[in-house]
Amino acid sequence: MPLKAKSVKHDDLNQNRLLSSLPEAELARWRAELEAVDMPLGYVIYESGSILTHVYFPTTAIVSLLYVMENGASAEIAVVGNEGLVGVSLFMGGGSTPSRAVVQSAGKGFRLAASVLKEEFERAGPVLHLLLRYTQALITQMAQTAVCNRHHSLDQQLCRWLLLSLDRLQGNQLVMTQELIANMLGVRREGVTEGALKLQRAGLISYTRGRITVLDRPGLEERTCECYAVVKKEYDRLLPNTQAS
Amino acid sequence: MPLKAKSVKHDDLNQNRLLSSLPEAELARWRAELEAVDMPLGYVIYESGSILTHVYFPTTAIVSLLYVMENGASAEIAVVGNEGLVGVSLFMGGGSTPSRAVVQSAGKGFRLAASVLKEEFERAGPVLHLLLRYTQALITQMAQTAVCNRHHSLDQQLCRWLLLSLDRLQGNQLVMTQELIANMLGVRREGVTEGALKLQRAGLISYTRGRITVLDRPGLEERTCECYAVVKKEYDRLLPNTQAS
DNA sequence: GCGCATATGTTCGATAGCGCACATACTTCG
DNA sequence: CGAAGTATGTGCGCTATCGAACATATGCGC
Repeated sequence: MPLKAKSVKHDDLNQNRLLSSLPEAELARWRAELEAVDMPLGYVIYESGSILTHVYFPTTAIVSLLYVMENGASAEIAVVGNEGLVGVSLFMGGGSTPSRAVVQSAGKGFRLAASVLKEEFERAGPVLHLLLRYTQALITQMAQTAVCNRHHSLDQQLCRWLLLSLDRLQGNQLVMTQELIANMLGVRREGVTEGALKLQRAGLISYTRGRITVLDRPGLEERTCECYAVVKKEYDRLLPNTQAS
Repeated sequence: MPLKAKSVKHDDLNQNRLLSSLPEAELARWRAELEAVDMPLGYVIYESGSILTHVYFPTTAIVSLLYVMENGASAEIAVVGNEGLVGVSLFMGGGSTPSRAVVQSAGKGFRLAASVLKEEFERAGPVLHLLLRYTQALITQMAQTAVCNRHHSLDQQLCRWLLLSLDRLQGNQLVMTQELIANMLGVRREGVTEGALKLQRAGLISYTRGRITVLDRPGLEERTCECYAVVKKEYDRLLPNTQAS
């Protein structure tokens, strides 16, 4: 197991918004079971088709759900940060999915064994409803990704991607090469370079070798397509305590 | 209300695979509540953001979930036929979604009032688990749509679309203009014309004015991308009684 | 503080799909 | 039967993105 389990510091749980919005009574049952984990860049949380053993609640990490095609090309389906959880198929019933979950931005999180989650789920209480609402938000993100892939320019999608990532990070800096961004978006690395150059020249971001700093967030929002706002709004609606930056 | 409610013929319920796979005990509670409805071509089951009052179980109809952009362009997110249900946001908790549900192929179905569904859902019994497994299959379809939109050619996507529709129909004929297909795929009508021409010349389909007959299904499967098989396989895995054609 | 691995920048031809304009063909209805 | 409406076919220039090849720059490790 490449992830180091640590003793759980009480306060850390609040760094994940799903955990922090659980009623105290429900959370109490989980406190002893939640395991703090490091989530290093590139770590594969689950592979296409593999049976999940845990769900992960990122706190400072960001995770990409992506599909890898037979020819090796890939495309991001959705991104999960401290607003959510990785592994919805565990409680949705399938236990696996055709996609892969990879840590896109290193950080920490918590994980919970499948059995504990399922047990809680069967109580059909507030936890079930919270997780399902989160899943609906995730569905919206996936749907909008499909739309965006169909209709919007690489430049717009790059802005959307930066904003979605930024919402899930503290600070305004992303540690991320253009090559990796290209993999996520399913485009050429050169395309990302060109897009990033335009944004840098416009003064919206600055970057050097795998380190992107967002200088003008409203500027990015102006350049992106409607997809970003649609997703953001739906997360806010479904998960009211989500006060994303 | 543009849909005609009719008395429910017992046997018809089995035409929807979700309904037909409910345990008899559970179904008994619904039998009096299920309302048979006509679902004419183009009928909008729900609009972006509108609060759902019913879920729909298509029997012979096919429904597209699509997102309509600010500029009027659209893209299909997923398709639902007699294997599933329209309106998962009702039990997922949001009560609405940013997408629209439109009848893509006229037919019939059943609907159930939101209150009845929610009540059943709260029992946390087999119905809940069945609906969630279906939702996971739907998620896979959406994710794969995103991937397909990113990476595959119009020709491949057309084949995928035809196959997905065919799986949800009896017979091998689709009543569907190329213009409508283009709206679903989010491409130009001319593009669909060219794709359809190639398929016709290859002897895989034949068509005249809004009536497409599939002549060589395996041929279509050869031409489509992996996305079709991924989705099909996942539906079969999650909904074992799905014996799609 | 040098060198190497890797990240980013630039160019060029190829191509899929777009937007538009318009030709043709089928079908329904008066 | 003839006209109108709608579905399908075709051509043309345009643009975004691709694929590949290569140039340059940066920063880490020894």
